[in-house]
Amino acid sequence: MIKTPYISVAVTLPVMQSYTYRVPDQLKAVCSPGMRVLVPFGRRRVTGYILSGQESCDGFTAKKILDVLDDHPLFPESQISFFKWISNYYIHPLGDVIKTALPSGFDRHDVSCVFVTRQGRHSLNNAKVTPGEAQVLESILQKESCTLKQLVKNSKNTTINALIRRMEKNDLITVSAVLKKDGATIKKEKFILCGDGPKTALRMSKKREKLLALVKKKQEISLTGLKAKIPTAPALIKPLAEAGYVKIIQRQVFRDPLGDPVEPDRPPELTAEQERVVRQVQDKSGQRFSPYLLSGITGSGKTEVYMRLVWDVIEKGRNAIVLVPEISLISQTERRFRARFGDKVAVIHSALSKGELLDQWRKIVLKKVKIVIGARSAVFAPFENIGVIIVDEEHDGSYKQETGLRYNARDLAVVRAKLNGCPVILGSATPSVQSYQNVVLKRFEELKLETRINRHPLPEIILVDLKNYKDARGSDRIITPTLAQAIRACLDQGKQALIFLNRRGFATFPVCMDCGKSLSCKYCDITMTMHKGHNEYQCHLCGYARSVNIKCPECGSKKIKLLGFGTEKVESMLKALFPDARLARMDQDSTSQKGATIKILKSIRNRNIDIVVGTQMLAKGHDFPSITLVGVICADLSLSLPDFRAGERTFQLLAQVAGRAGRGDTPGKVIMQTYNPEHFIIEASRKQDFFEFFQNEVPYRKALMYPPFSRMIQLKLSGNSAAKVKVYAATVAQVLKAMVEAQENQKDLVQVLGPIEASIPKISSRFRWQILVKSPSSAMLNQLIKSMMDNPKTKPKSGMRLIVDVDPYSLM
DNA sequence: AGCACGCCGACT
DNA sequence: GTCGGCGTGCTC
Repeated sequence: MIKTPYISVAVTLPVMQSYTYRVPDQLKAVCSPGMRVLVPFGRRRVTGYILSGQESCDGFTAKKILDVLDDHPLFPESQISFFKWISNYYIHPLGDVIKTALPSGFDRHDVSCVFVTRQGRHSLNNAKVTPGEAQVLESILQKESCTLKQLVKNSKNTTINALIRRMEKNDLITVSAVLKKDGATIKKEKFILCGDGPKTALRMSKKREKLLALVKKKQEISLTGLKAKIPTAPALIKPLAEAGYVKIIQRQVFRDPLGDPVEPDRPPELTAEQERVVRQVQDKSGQRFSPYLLSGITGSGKTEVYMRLVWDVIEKGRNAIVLVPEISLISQTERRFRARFGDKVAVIHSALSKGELLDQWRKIVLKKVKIVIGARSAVFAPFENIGVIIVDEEHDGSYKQETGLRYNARDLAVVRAKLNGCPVILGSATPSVQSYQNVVLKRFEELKLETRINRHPLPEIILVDLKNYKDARGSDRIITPTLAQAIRACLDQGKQALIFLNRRGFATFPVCMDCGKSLSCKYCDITMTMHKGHNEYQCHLCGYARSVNIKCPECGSKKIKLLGFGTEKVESMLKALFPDARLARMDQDSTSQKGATIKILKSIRNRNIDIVVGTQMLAKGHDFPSITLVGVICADLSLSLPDFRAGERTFQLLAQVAGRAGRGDTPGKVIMQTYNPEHFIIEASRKQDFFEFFQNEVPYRKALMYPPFSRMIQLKLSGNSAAKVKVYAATVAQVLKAMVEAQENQKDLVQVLGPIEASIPKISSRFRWQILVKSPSSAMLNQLIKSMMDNPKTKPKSGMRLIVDVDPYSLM
């Protein structure tokens, strides 16, 4: 309900301000903050979100809104301040922030579409058009609707714009604005009920009788449910309905993303330690903002603590948000929450279809659930009255979104808790350096879980120095005798082994024997990877593929040597070494088909697999009780990346992988092969000692003024001309440096580094440069970048792109 | 984003 | 001479 004559609206366009519109009296009653409106903007119509009512429109003649697109707000009014905070902090248009937060499919805007006129059709049929015109007409007719953008993009004609204009003038085509809505709508399904009795008698076939009996038994059944029993039901139902035997009604259904049903469970008795942690939060926080870092070793029962806190919160009539990392499957944590809380839980997740996502969202807005569990976007869940926010595995990189609005859900969870006045719990066995530093600085309170619930010892971790096998023959260089023996022993005991290598494919470094050049992608600056399964070389960045039979593009030689190895190669080596073992591989290649992941995971759990080889998707979040051996083929792959967090990520990954061993009753064993056994990261991983890692990492971060000892904003500049991007990057950097110089108070507090060429200088035919801005003051950084973007010199022109990444996770 | 307005090069 | 390219600015 709006009482004022005007409203403030955030439009879904890349503009930083919001705009004022007039609301006609008859629409005031149906308008509320959080609803979408269709508004005229320039000469088009776009979606906007109502932010608030407004008394006046100083200085402008406000346009009238065209329509209200919702009958219920999509998010509570209280969430708008959160959106505004995000917009300001990440320097991102408010309308787009809201659009990112909402499930996709809510946006509507005008799109220019091209149509063939009657005369155009006639001229085409009678060959009265030029070949160029014919091509345009045909490509429009090919599709149901053709947008102007598509047409221009798909055409190879360089003067396509002129041609279109001419054709429009000659009345062969028309271009007009069509209001486009994308994606999902509320799902309504047909339900079949018993009819009021037949008006006309129909002859009863066997099938008809069976159908009627079913409907009668169930009273009410969905058409899909019916179809499962009687495949021809849709055809059968129509005459029956017309004759009055049954009734068909439409009703909204909530699509259920949770394929597997979960057995309900009962809360177990908490251990004394868990009890203490739960108390600690309950006693202190109440309705106040209070951030915690829960550091608990694997198997110490973090999830049970979360569930107890959530239970407590919903008892009090408040809501809870639980964030889990984005992984290939519905995670263990998610299943356990559903087992405990049943239909009080909504799930938000990238694996959901657009429609399923929309339904989950509506469940939250309509207050049908109390708990949301999901990946990073769940931090936007439209709850009011939040009682607790939990971030599980808070160190996980997947909380950072790397496209569009580049937010970090873990950081936003803390912000949201602050705005809502509630506790926030970040949990991890291997906390991020940042979060732990917050404990050191007493910004976060630390909660500790130090004993494993089942008292199983941590796995024994053995390092194998790969330098000793440099000259070894055959597979010994990759699967060292120590590892091979351990696998053999594991198989002989009838246990399972997990072999981890964070690189997929067969050969990762194909080199021409004659000219010495490596085979690289046409569009990106990386070498291609050979995939035996597909019989081709692939580029892992842009997807470009070439046949294995190609000749060297540099010299035409046919002799290409396959150096470097990935999971596919390791799999084939294991096959040769252990012909009796049942093998599976889990990486992007083997799981790309729908349902493949579940199939592999199930066969591991059912022990139909003896050895599983995989990338990090295997390392995260899964619980395989009968895996007793974990082999890490090369522990330092991610260590040498040019990125200040490379060490942190490696430590976390190795700790995670090692944690897969010995989750059942038999103690686990981990063999880690490495070229740097003496490196502190590897050493800390071996001891599973977070604190040792942290102590060693901190001085290095401090010395180089990397987070958490500074804040950073990274500017990513790209374009399709190498020379132009270079010049553009230099210009932007120069503007920044000049601004810092000019501001007395910034001189010593802000550092502008670069521009430098990105570590991968070209991806998908775009040349990449970057600038890094560091400062201890986040506010100062934010201000600097904002005023830089006000300078017309830094506006990206033809073909250039400028991306602002606040708190970048990876600098590559 | 997308559209109008305004300024320069290659064609009827 | 103009048509149509692209850079610039604005949209309540």
